[in-house]
Amino acid sequence: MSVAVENFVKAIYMNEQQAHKDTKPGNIAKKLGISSAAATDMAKKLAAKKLLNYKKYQALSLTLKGEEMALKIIRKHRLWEAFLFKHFDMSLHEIHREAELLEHETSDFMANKISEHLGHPEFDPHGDPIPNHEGVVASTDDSITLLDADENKRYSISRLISEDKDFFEFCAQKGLRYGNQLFVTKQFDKSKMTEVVVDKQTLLLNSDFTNLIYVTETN
Amino acid sequence: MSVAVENFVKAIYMNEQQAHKDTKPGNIAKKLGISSAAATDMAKKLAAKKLLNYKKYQALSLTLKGEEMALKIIRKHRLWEAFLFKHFDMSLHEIHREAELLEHETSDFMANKISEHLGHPEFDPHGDPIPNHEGVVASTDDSITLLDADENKRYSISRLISEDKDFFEFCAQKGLRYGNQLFVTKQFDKSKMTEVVVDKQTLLLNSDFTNLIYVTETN
DNA sequence: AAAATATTTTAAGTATACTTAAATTTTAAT
DNA sequence: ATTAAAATTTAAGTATACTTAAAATATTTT
Repeated sequence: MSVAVENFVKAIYMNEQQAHKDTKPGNIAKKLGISSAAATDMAKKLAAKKLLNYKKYQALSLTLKGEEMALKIIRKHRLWEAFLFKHFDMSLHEIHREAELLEHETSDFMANKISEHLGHPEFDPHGDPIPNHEGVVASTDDSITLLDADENKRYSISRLISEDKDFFEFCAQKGLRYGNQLFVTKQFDKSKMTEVVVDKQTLLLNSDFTNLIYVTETN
Repeated sequence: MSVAVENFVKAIYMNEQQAHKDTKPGNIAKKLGISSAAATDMAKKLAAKKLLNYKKYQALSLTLKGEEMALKIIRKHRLWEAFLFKHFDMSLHEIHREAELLEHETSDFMANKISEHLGHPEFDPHGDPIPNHEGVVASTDDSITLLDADENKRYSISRLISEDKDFFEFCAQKGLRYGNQLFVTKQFDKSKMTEVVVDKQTLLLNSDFTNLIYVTETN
């Protein structure tokens, strides 16, 4: 399948996962930077190929076949991210940018080689789960955002959900990395700010950021 | 530029280097697996973009701009080959196949990262020179094929020029690897066979193979 | 519930990268 | 030097992946 098709299917999958907005052609179009007309067009074509379900004016949904395709691409993307992060001096933003390109020209053979090389990791450096070669995704159910974390509890960072360069740079600088420990000292509920201690440093984060940082409680 | 354009420009460059046949649209078309008509079409378009020189019924030639593009793609291809060969358990045939895909989705930034990681190598595992970031290619002038090697001299393997899986498998199995030493014991000029000793094993190679194996004399 | 707004769809058109078939030109053979 | 063969080019047509502008349908506001 073409890069256009792969990105379309992937965008639907991602939208369904994150569920900010309903999965209608217009929203997918915005994500991909194409016109709504183009998205409707593509939706019809992919419905004919049994990759998704399309009914006029309704939300799109992937078929099993479409989901399998999406998972394969996402697997390649996240394997590249894990690999590049480990072997090159590159930021979370940079590995994402490069993986976005490489994912479409990565054979299943190559993906398996990378996975093997890394010891079949379940999560990439953003904490996003890497589908295995059968398309099975590890659960991330027990993650909550820092916004919802309790005062005086220890957490480990389980996911950084963003595409923003500045956010990633801030995180990298402050030690907010996947797997790192932190302690929530105070929740300022009214102002939606959270005070945390990471690497012995105290940080005051506002909700723009705590929204993007997922954590799980640690003992 | 698109993958089609990149492959077209690269095919012209490769054809000029190896110079088996003149660089007319028909020969490029065969290499790329497209029709001659499509190649003529493309040649006209790329001439308009100042990537190559086109005159009806004449051989194609790259402009400086076209050559720069070709060298960038070849650089990425060979850097990937070097990288994959070093870090993954993959054959010469497999690294070529994967690099053929990855080369088109590799940013200059990524290429420089790979080059740096490998210590800016000048040759890939086939012995093909890797253009540097300015497009400068190391010389391979002193290489000759095994067919033309002298009896009772030591050589080191400087290049394996082929795209054939079986050839690469044979070479890998017999220790005919880039950089390895060998000794030419006999040239059977009439039958065009060459007897060599590699890794204490004696091999009798016919011209189909000695043609593809380049060597340089060693003391 | 009607009107205003927003979104989706249809329609028509474009660029890219091909195809096959016919016409033209070049190259090779006699 | 013709003729035959081979290659290149032109012409017409296709699929993909878009575009803009309009028409149709949904959604939201009042």
